[in-house]
Amino acid sequence: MNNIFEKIREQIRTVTREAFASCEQNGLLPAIELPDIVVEVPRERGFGDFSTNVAMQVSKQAKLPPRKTAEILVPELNLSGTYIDRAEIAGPGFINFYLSKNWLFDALHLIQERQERYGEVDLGKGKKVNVEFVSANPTGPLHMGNARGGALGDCIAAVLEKAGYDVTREFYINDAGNQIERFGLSLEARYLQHFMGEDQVPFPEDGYHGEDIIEHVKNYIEIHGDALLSKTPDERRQTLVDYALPINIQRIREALASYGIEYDVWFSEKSLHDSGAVAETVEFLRQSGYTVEKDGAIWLNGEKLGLEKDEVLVRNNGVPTYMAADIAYHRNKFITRGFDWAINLWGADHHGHVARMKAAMVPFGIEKDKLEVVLFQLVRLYRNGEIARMSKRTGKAISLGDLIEEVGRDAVRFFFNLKTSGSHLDFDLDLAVKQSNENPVFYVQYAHARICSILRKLAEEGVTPRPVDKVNLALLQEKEEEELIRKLAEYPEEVTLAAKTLEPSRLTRYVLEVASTFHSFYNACRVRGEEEELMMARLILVDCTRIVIRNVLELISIQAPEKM
RNA sequence: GUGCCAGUAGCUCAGCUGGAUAGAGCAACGGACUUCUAAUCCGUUGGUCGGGUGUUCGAAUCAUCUCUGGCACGCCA
Repeated sequence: MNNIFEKIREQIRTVTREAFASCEQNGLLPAIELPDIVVEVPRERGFGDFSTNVAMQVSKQAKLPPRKTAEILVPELNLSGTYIDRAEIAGPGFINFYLSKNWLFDALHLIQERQERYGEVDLGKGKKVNVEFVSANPTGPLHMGNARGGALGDCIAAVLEKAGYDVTREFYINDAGNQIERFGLSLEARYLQHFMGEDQVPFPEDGYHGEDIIEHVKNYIEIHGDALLSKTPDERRQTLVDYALPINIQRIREALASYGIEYDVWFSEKSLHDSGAVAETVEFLRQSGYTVEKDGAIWLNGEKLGLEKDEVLVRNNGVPTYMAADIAYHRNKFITRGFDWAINLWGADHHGHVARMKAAMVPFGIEKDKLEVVLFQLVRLYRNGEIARMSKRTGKAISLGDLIEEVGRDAVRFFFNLKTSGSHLDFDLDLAVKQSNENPVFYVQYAHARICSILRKLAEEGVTPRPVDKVNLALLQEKEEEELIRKLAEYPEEVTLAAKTLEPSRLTRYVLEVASTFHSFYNACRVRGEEEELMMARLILVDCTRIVIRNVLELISIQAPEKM
C-alpha cells in the first residue's frame, strides 16, 4: 500500500458496508443496494478527517430520512483495526469520521521508506501508453503553442509513469506532404532570388516567410554555390529540403532537450508513405467499404462513421492527405506496435480533427476510447501589461528558445503547468523573471532550499536524521506540524488524480501548497535547538517535506536547488 | 449559420463524476527578523460563481435557454 488515503477510504467503505449488512440482518434497515460509497475530505476540519454521504444517497431505499438512516447505521460501525476513532452524524446526514493520528505518522514512515519513489502508485498496471506531443512542423522554429504542448505532454507522460503506466514519449515528424512542398518552394524561391534579385523571382503566396528560410539558403550557397541553378526545379527543391530539413529537426531536438524533454521515438511521417503503409491503410478502408469516390478523389465515408461530412483521403491528383497519413500512423501505434492507449496533445485549433480521428479507428477494430486527445488552449505572452509578440532580443516572433533564454527553463515549465490545459493561458514575462514573492517558482524552490539549509546546518553540528522507527513522531503535536503531514500524505492521491484526469497542472498547484504549508510550519516551529527527541521528530518531518517537494519538482522537470 | 472550449474576488486562476459557511496567489491595508535563509510568515479588506428557467433534500457543479469571448468548419495540417 503506497497511498494512505486509499487505504483509509477502503477502511471506511468496508466498515460502512459491513454496518449496512448487519443492520439488514438485525432488521434495522431494509435490504439496500449500496451505491459506490463516496468518501471525501470535508472542507471544514471540524467535520472530521473524512466523511461520507452514503446515508443521503440511500435515503429513498431505506425509506427513512438521511439522518435517521445514519443514526441507525453509525452504532453498527465496527471500528476496531482501523484508523477511525469515532464517527459522528452531522448536517443533513453526513457521517464524519475522526481518525487517530497514527495515519499521519504512518504517512511519514511511508515517505521515509519510499524516498524518491514516494508518490508512485499502480493505477496503470503496466499498460502500454503512447504520449505524442509537440510534433511540430519541421519547417521552422518552435512557437508558444509547441512550448505549452511540450510542457504539458512531458508532464502527462511523467505523471503516467508515476502512476504505473509503461510510457513512450513520441514526436511525429511531419516530414512529408503539403507543408514540406511549401517548404521546398520557399527555399527554392529564396535560392533563385539570391542569384537573380528579389524582384525577379516571385515568392509563393503561402510560402514560409521566416528569416530562417533565407538563412538556410545563404548557408547552403556558401557551401555549394550556384550548382542548383542548372538543375530541374524538382531536383533543386529536393536538394534544398534534404539540406534544410535535418537541420531544422536537429534544432527542434536541441530546443526540446534544453527544455528538459527527451523522446523515446521520433516517428517519421515520410516513412509511412515510403513503406506503403498509407496506401495500404487507404486500400483497407476502401475494401471494407468505408470510403466513397467522388470528383476523382477517395473520401472517408462520414455518414457510415457517424461524422458530419466526408473527408478526403486521396486527392484527385493521387496524393494522400494528412488525414490518410494520420490514420495510418495511429493504426501503426495500435496494431503494429501494440499500444493499449494513445494520448495526443493538440492545440485547441485542431479540435475539429478529434471526432474524425477517433471515428477513423473503428474500421480497424480499435475502440475509440483508446485514442485520447488532450486539447490545450493557446498562449498569450504579456510584457509591460501588453501582449508581446516579438522577441526582445531578435525582434522576431518569440520562439521557445527565446522564451527559455529570457525567463529560464524552470519558470517556463512551471507557468505552462500551472493552469489546466483547457484554460487560456496568459504568460506574464515580467512576473516569470521576477525574483520575489510574486513569483511562485521561487516560492517553491525557496522552500526546498530552506529545508536543505536546516539539514545542512544540523549536519555540520553532527545531527543527522535517525531512522524513523527510532523516532517518537507523536511529539509532533502543533497544528502547523499536523497540517504539513496531512499535505505530504496527499501526494500519492494527487498523482492518482493527475493521472486520471490527465491534468498534471494539479501537481504544480499541489507543490505550491506544500511549500506554503512548510513555510507556515517554519515560522511557527524550530528544528535546531529544540529538545533532542522533538528535534528528531521534526527532522523527520522536514526531511519528508524535502522528499515530497523534490519528487514533484523532478516530475515536472524543475530544479530543486539546495541553496538560493 | 453549425459545432467545440471558456466566463468564479480588482488581476491570474482552482473548485465542476451535485454536498455542509465558494477557495488560493497576486494587488491593497496593518503587523512579525537577537534565534535553522524575511525570496518567509500572521492578520484585514475583497463574490448577484455572466444572466434566466428547470431537475432535488441540496446546484459554481447537471439540463435547457440566453449573453459575451476564443477557436473550428479546406482535395491545409
